[in-house]
Amino acid sequence: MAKNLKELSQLLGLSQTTVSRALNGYPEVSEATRLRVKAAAEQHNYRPSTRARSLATGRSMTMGHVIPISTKHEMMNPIFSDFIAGAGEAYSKAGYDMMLSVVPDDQEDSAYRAMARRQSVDGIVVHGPRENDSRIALLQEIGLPFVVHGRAPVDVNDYSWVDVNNRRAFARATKLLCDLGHKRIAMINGLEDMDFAMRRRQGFETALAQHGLTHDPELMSSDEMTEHYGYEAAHKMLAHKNPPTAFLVSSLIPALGVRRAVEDRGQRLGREISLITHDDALSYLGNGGDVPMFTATRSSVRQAGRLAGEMLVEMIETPGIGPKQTLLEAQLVLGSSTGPAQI
Amino acid sequence: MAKNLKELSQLLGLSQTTVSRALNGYPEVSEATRLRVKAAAEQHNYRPSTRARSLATGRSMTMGHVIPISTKHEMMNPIFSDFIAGAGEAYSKAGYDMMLSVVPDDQEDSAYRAMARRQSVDGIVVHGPRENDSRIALLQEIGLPFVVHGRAPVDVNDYSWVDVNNRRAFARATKLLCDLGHKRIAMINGLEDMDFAMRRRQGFETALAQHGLTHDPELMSSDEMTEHYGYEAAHKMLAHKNPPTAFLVSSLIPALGVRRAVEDRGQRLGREISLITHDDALSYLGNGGDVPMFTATRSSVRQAGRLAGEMLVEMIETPGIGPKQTLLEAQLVLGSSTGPAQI
DNA sequence: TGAAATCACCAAAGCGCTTTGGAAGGACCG
DNA sequence: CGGTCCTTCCAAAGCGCTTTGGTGATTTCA
Repeated sequence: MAKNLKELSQLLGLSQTTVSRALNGYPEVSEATRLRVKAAAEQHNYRPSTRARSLATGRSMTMGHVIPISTKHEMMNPIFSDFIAGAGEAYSKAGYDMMLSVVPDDQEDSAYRAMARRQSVDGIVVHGPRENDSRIALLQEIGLPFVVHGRAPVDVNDYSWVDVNNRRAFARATKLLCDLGHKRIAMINGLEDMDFAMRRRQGFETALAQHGLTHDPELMSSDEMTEHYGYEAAHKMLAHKNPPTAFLVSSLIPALGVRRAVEDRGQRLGREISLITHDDALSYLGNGGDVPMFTATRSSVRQAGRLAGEMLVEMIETPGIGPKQTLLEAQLVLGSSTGPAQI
Repeated sequence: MAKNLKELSQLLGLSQTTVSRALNGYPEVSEATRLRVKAAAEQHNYRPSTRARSLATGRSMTMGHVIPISTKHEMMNPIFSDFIAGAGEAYSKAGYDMMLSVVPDDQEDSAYRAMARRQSVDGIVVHGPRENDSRIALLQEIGLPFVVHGRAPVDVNDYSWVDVNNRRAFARATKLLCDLGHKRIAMINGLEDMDFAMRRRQGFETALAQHGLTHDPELMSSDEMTEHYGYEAAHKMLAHKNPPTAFLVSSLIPALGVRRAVEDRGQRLGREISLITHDDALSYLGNGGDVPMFTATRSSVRQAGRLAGEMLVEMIETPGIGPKQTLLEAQLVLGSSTGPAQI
């Protein structure tokens, strides 16, 4: 049990320099001593102290994630755990740790500032960009490498991001519903100041327009994406004098609520009512099987996490590299929740 | 923009010692200079480097969470995000950071070892204890403070934990079903090498026995708690020659699957079939409303996270304190998924 | 064979903070 | 008035690592 470099080097009768170099793979050490050192380190279960190392190198080998928690509903975004799993994978492969801050969404700015000033992280992942998001400008000003999961609407080439082509995905989904003969299509969206929700709405509306349809504000709803919200919104719309025959939903969780509302009325998905939802392919909420329960635009958020993590590592380890962008295309997978419109 | 203590102290014409002491509230500084120092620190936006500080103090002011990811299904436990939210709250209140490791569940041991040796955390939270969990002994041996979310079956007073009284909760739920006249009760449980699943099963079986019933192995199922699993398991059981009239489910997510299976057969919860589920009160999956969708044993996992976080902080900051335990009682809340057994 | 190049190692500085062990100066006291 | 005791500050050591700038010893080459 050698506690530190000093002890280990004394044990070996070598200097700290040599031991450190041997362990870190520098060439100024003979192969014989390198082997000897490595064996001793192994045997005495020596692990260098991360904090001493990072103080010496100036790098913390840690990536930061600031998780905003909605002050409105105290809600955690459920996609977050899968995203983290993906990013964590990328980090551990590259030898980085992951630091989390759970912060009320009105205090995010100061959380980033603190992380940067205290030098506790080498890079940051930004979650849930909003319509006019000050965080991106802030991070650019601070000069800390970062990757955004999603995009903000402006200056999209000035920073790095990983995003799904939400516009295209929802346009395709809308087109499918139109092709099936649906004319009254409702949209159950996320909070509309979120960038992804805006883009989905745009995709929805342009596709409607291309089919000569206009959207009815009464069939458009947006809120935080809980099961309960899906239920309530659908319930209200279905009770409408001129109810929708199809739903476009922003996440599997409210889609389950919509499903419940539909069945409460004695109707069935894929028959009287059609539904397409976005599916983040969360591990615990699989929309799988031979014929999935929901027709869905599917894009794995875990893979997005992995890509974002890898991108951040690359940005940090390749100096002078410019911002990078990755746009993922969602699959449109057919399930049993869609069918021809019934007149 | 003073980058470090040295610069700041030069700016003030004081020694680093004095500035450090002023900032950290030591008494050897006059109130006048303390104010002057604090103002200057504020003005120059000075933040001490965490890594330098922790190297000097020997404390990292960071708590570690090792999140096991199922190698079997690549699944993240969905309760994890809410738990983290609660723990994170406790940490930031006490000035701690949170470090996450997402690790395949067959490599957890080495993850703990590494965290401890590299001195990157002051304490650890253990998630998802299993029947014969080696991690507890390991952490006791290492001597790193830790709190378990849940318990392992043995030596329960030798370490700290926060847990729900799963046995009691499921016994109460079973009793309710029996009182409603149900005699064929199925259990859709989590993986049975998880401690919580074992306890729930025990509660179920003893309550059955108290009502003169024995459990039928065909009505007992256990796996990772996905929606799909709930659907499949219920589907199979309902097709049984002697099907159950009630389900006891270990989580809201598979309960949604059970619900789907029931409705696929044209039956309805609360009528032909009754269901009671455990409800972790996840923020995005609320089982709320005036009359909840499901009758449930409810216990907020977020609160458990907060309590575990607070407990860990206390263990670290109060030297010589012994292990602590908190046992939470679940509420049994009535929803619309239960009704009298139909003959 | 002597100078240059290469090899294999080491001493010591430094990363930015905390903390120990004083020291100067004024107040207090007999 | 000399000694003691606070008060208020400081110089310097140390946390455990990396890295700079060497130094002898050996090999290479003209």
